[in-house]
Order: sequence, then C-alpha cells, then structure tokens
Amino acid sequence: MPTPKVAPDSSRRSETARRAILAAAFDLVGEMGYAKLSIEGIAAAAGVGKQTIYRWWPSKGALLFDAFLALTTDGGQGGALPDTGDLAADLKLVLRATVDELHDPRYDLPMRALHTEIVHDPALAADYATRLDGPMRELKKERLRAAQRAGQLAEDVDLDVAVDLIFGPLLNRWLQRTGPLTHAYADQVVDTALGGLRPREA
Amino acid sequence: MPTPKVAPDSSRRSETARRAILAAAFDLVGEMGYAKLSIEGIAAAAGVGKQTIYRWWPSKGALLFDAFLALTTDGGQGGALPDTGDLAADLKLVLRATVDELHDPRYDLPMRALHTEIVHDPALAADYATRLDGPMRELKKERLRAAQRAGQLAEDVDLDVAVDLIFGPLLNRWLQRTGPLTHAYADQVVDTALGGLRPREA
Amino acid sequence: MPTPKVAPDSSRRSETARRAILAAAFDLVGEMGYAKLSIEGIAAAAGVGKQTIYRWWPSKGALLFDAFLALTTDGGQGGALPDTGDLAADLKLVLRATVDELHDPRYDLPMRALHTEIVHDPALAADYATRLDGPMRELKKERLRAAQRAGQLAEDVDLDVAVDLIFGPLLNRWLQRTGPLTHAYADQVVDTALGGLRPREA
Amino acid sequence: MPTPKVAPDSSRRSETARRAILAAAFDLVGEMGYAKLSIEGIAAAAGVGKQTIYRWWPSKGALLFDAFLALTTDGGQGGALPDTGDLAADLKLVLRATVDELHDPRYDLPMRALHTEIVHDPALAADYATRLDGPMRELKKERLRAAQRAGQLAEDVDLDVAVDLIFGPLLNRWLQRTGPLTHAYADQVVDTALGGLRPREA
DNA sequence: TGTTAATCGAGACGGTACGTCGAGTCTTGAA
DNA sequence: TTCAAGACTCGACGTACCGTCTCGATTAACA
Repeated sequence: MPTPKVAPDSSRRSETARRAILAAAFDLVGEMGYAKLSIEGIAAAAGVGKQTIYRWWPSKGALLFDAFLALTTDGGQGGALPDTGDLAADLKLVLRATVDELHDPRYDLPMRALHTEIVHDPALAADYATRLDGPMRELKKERLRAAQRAGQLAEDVDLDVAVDLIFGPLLNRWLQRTGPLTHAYADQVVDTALGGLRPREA
Repeated sequence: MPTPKVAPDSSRRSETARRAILAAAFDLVGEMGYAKLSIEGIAAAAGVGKQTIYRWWPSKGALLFDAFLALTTDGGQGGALPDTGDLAADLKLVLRATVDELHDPRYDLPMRALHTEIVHDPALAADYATRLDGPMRELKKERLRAAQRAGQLAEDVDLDVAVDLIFGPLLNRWLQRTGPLTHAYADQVVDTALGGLRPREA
Repeated sequence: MPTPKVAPDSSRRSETARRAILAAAFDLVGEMGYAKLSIEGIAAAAGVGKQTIYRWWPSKGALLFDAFLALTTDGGQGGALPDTGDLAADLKLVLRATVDELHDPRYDLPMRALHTEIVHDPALAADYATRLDGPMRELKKERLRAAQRAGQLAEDVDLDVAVDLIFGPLLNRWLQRTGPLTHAYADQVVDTALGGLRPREA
Repeated sequence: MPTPKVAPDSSRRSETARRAILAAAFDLVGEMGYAKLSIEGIAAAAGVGKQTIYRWWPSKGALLFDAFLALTTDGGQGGALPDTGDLAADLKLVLRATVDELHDPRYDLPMRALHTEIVHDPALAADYATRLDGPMRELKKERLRAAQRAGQLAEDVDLDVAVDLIFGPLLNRWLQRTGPLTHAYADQVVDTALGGLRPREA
C-alpha cells in the first residue's frame, strides 16, 4: 500500500531542516513580530526550501506552535507547582514568576503571536489545549486539590473556575495592556480570589 | 490611534465615504474573518478609493476599531449596569447577556479581530482603553461601588482587580476556547469570585 | 450668449499663473525628464491649483508645447537664415549652431519630450507644424529660394525635400543616437546633400 | 538592454510565458497605443503574473523592443537589398515598400512607441542600434558599396551619411507628420539625394 | 551494494494585496 | 468667475508573499 499523500513518510524527514525551521521561526517572530513573519523569510533564514515547510506544516500557526513547543519542552519547567503548605504564598510565587516571564522580551512577541493564532484557529486552539494548556492546567489543579485536602480551599469550588480566576487576569492584563503587570498586582489577584469579594463575616 | 499621520483638513472630509467604509469593514470582517480582510476589499465594497482609507486611518486595526465603535455607539447599550440591590443576581444577568453576545455570529469574528489587533498594537490598545474598555469598566466599577456602600462588597477590595476577576474569565474562555461558554459558567464565576476560594468559616 | 465651456473666458485669466505654469513645466521636464513629469508636480512647483492647469490646457503635450513656444518666442532667433552668397557655408553655419543647441542640456530633455508628444498626438503635431516647424521651414525655404535665384541650387528641386535632406539627418541622429552629433557630421551632410551621391561627370 | 538586473537563472525560464507576454505586448500596444499600455494589462492578457514580466524585463521599453524583435525575426525579410544594377530603381523599390509598411495600421502604433522609447532611453537606443538598426544599416551600406563598385556612387561618399540622407527623411516625415508619406515622395527623396541639390553642370 | 523513490535546496510560476503616485473631477472659501 | 487648496474615485505602479510547481542533487531504505 503506497503511503498516502496527506501523510508523507516521516522516516525520511530531515531532522536538521526541521530544527533549523523551528529555530528560525521562533527567532524571526521575536525579531519582527507576527505580522511581518513570512514563510518565505523563515525558509530563507533556515536555509531551506519553501516546500519543505509546506510539506510538514499545514499553517503558519501550526509551525509557530511547534516552534514554541520545542523550546518549552526543551528547557521546560515541567515540574509541579510548589507546595509549602501555604497556598497563598505558593500561588504568589508562581504568579510573580509568570509576571517576570511575560516581561521577558524574548518571549513577548512569540507568545502574543501564538495567542493570536489560537484566537482565530479552532484547530490550533484544540492542539494548544491538548498539548500546552492542558498539562499546565492539570498541574495547577493538582496544587489546588492538595489545598482542598489541606482545608485551604472550599470543597465545592470548581477547580477549572478557580484556575481561571487565579491565572486568567495576568494573561488578560498582559495581552490587552489594561494596566501595569506587577508583582503587586499578582499578589492582589491571589488575595482577592482566595478571599472573595464579599465581606467576610466578622 | 486613528488620527492620521499628518492630519489632513478633516473639515473637507466626506461623511458619506467615512460611513460606507466603516460599514463595509464591519460587514467584511464578519463575512470572511480578519485574516482575509483586505483594504482593497473594503474600498471596493464601500465604493471608495483605497487612498481615502489610507488618508484617514493609519492601520487596518484602527479602521476596524472605528467600525466597531461606530456600531457600538449607535445602538450602544450605553446605560449603567442594573442595580436591584442583589449584586450576585445583577452580575449574573450581565454576564449571561455577555455570553449570549459572544455567541452571536455577527459579532464573533469582528470582536476576535479587534482583540487580536489590540494584542499586537499598543497604540490601538491605548485607544481601546480610552474609548471602549475605559467607559465600560467605569460603569462596572460604579455598580461595585454601590455594592460596597450597600455592604455587599468588602471595603478593601481593589475595584479594578474585582472587575478583572468577574469579567475577565468569560473573555478568556471565549478567546482561547478553553471550555464551553455557558450561563452556568457565568453563574459559577460570579459565585466563586464573590465567595472566594477559601472555605468560609462556618 | 454664454461663453461655451470649451473656451473659458480668458479675459479673467491670471497671467501670473499662466507664466508660472509654463516656467515650472519647462523647468521640471528639464530636471527629471518627460516620463516623471506630472501635472500635480507642475501645479505644486508653480504654486497653482491643478484645476487651473486643466482649465486652460487640454493635455500635458499641449502644455509642454506652450512652454516651449513661450521660451522660443521670447528669446527667439526669429530672423532669417544668413545669406553671404555662399550657400554651403551658410548652411554649415546654421547646422553647426543646431548641433550646439542639441548638446545644450537645458534643451535636451524638453525637446525630446516635445518630439515624443508630437509622434503620438496628431493634433499636437498639426499645432507644431503650424506654429513652430512651419515658420522655421519657411525661413529655410526662403534661403534656398535665394540660392536658386543665385544659381546655386537646381531649379527643379522640391524645396520641402531639400529641407528634409539638409535638416532631417541631424534631428534623426540626435533623437535616435545612431552616431556622434558633431560639426564634422553637419558639414558632411551639407556637402553630400548639395553634391549628391552620384559621381559628378568629370 | 533587456538583460535583467541580477540575472535570474534563465534555464528555468518558461518559454510559454515568454511568448505569451511578447505577443500580448505587441497586440496591446497596437490596440490602444503606448500611453495606455500597462504592464498590468499585458500580464492579464498574457495570463501571467506581473512578477514574471518584472523578473525578465527591466522596463516597458525593453519588453516592447523584444516583442518587436520577436516578430521581426520570425517573419524577418532578413535578406539583402535588391540589386538589379540600377541603384535608383532599387532604392525606390525599397523606400516605396517602407512607405507601405509605415501605413500598415498593425505596425503604426507599435513602431511609434518603440521609436519614442528609444528617444528617451539611451540603453534601449544602444540595444536598438546593435540588434535592429545596425544589421539593417549594414545591408543598406552593402548595397551602396556595390553601387560604388559599379561606379554609380561617388567614391568619397561616407556611406553612413548616405544612408541617413536616403532612409532618414521617410522616418522623419512619418514620425512628425510633416507631410504626406507617398510613393512619389519616396521617389523624390531618392532622386534628390542621388543627384544632389546643386545644379549639374550642363 | 547498488537501485530507486522520497526529500532536499532552489526558485520560477500565476496570483492577491500591499501602500504610493498621479490622473482628472469636484467642492470650498477667498479675492 | 477664477484662483489655491485639496478630497474624491479610479487605475497602475513596482514589491512582497502566497501556495503550487518543476528542477537536479542528495540520501536513506530496500532489493
């Protein structure tokens, strides 16, 4: 049975070319932003024929996502969230680290680009959910579950909603630039989310 | 911001052309999405020369924003948030309406387009903050202030953070498709944000 | 009877504007050649509205022609061709002067431009024949007639053909750059045309 | 000259596209004249991308010249000028044929276009001299040399000047429309050029 | 251990859109 | 009414990339 056209024989695939393309894509998007990023430019920078890109990636978004994934996986922080027993402190630590990362110019443009693609491409969004956001979210929920076991988190709280409340605001503020993205803001978010908006009964 | 580079004499500006352009831009982005939206297409659909667009708008994003603003302002829901005295109920009402709006196919594509443009264009983001998000956010904060006066909201809560917690998650889930966008989710967000994640002391 | 649209009331015409336009047209065509000459540019250089040009000239060629005419008439060499009694010497004098003029960079570009327009626009060609070439040609023929009376030119020679033979080659060589345009060439043309190609019977 | 700026690998060049472009260029210039001839129009008529034209030709004039050359070469009359032993008769034959050709509407517009481009573009003029005018002129001079050997042409006549005198006037009259272009005129030019303007000693 | 078929680099191709320039028309307000 | 000014529609410019399509020239699995 001949190999179908849609799935080229990846055994013959050049690993060198693949790596060069992903690196070039990541570098270029960081240099000149997503709008001016072109397949042609990536191919040239990677010293690769255009067809080699079109052969293996269905869209610019998919390529960008792979480029992102490659770097994240390589040096991936992989591990679980810290658990010192103090939920608020742990969350603040993580959120402050996130704030720092979002300020890193090396990641700023590529991450914005990726988010743009996700917003417009449901298929890519699904991929993102499965391969990047999903695992991350699971780690976060794991930490929250531990907190529930320790009685630091209400039993009836939906953990997905909890994750949205805690980790969403930072991303929003970063993407939309609705305000300064600081450690103080990270702390406030954690405190407010944990404590709730309603006055605590004295 | 949608002010032209070397401000032409706007007193001579053709109002007919302006309106036709904004309408065409909004319609086209709704029909075929932002990626395939072209200035050339908008000009053709509006029966207008390309130069007339380039004369008055510095970027596709700025034009889109104006188109959005024109429609929002025209039929604008303008008014304050409902205040029945029951904060949770009022917020749920508003969030459920937002959910419905986000499901309206007429607004889906244009709003996604606008949001991703904001992500990439700080100038546009500033304009957005001033002319769309700002006023909206003020209305939201006004309602929350009323709740504070009524003792339904803690005195020490930062209202900006509160708004982020309540209204951000919906937008995030919609943009990133991280989960179903339902009335139930809206209710959960309100309840969780108001009550907080921490267990209430019995 | 109202003045017809095709012939605006020239009594109200601004002489200042007219002169400025002609001067600007001539200068600009000399500076940047005919291809890059634009009505817009002329209007700007003359400090004049575009409409003022369109009101009074039907085409770029007509304007250029007028500009040319204005300068030629002003300092026009107007007078008859020299007549010392020696036809060959007189013609060589005139042709050598023409050679010099054609080498003047101030006139090179404008004259090429004018000739181009004449080639493509029969109406302009007619105008040219009537107002520039015609009078010139008459002066030349007058000199040849005198030569005929003096027995230096055959009686049966068609003077128009004679003029073509004597004055045409210079123009051709200049326009098409088929060879160097020198005084020697001018002399050769005169001698050959007068003497004929056929061997003189001994 | 029609050599591209940074010579692309012409081995990959599409002969189909080349031919279609040249044909379209020639046809269009004949239909609507040089002024309204656009690269865009040629590309569309040839079913070709604009870039394919820009890739291989540096200017509209160069393209036009190639188009002209292609047709001239294809059906090229190539051969030498007739030589019956009677120089005057032979020249009249050739000039009358030229008159007829210049009246052919199929060639009128394209040839005017080519000639005016030559006037403005020295590089094109050089190419024209090398590839079209040069060979033609050589044929003409060859015939004149034969006449010299036969004693029908003075020995001391510069053949280039002779060619200018014989063949130039027709072109001039045609381009500038300074008079009717007839067989009679052709004959007159030959007779006058051969006989000279000066009276023959009886 | 050659054969052979997929992949590679390169880049021409037909297209679409870009952002700019200028054409020629029209409108406004001043002289 | 003409003028300077300049916005308007329209068409073309020359460029940048798109995604498809040959081209040899590797190159790695199979025969």
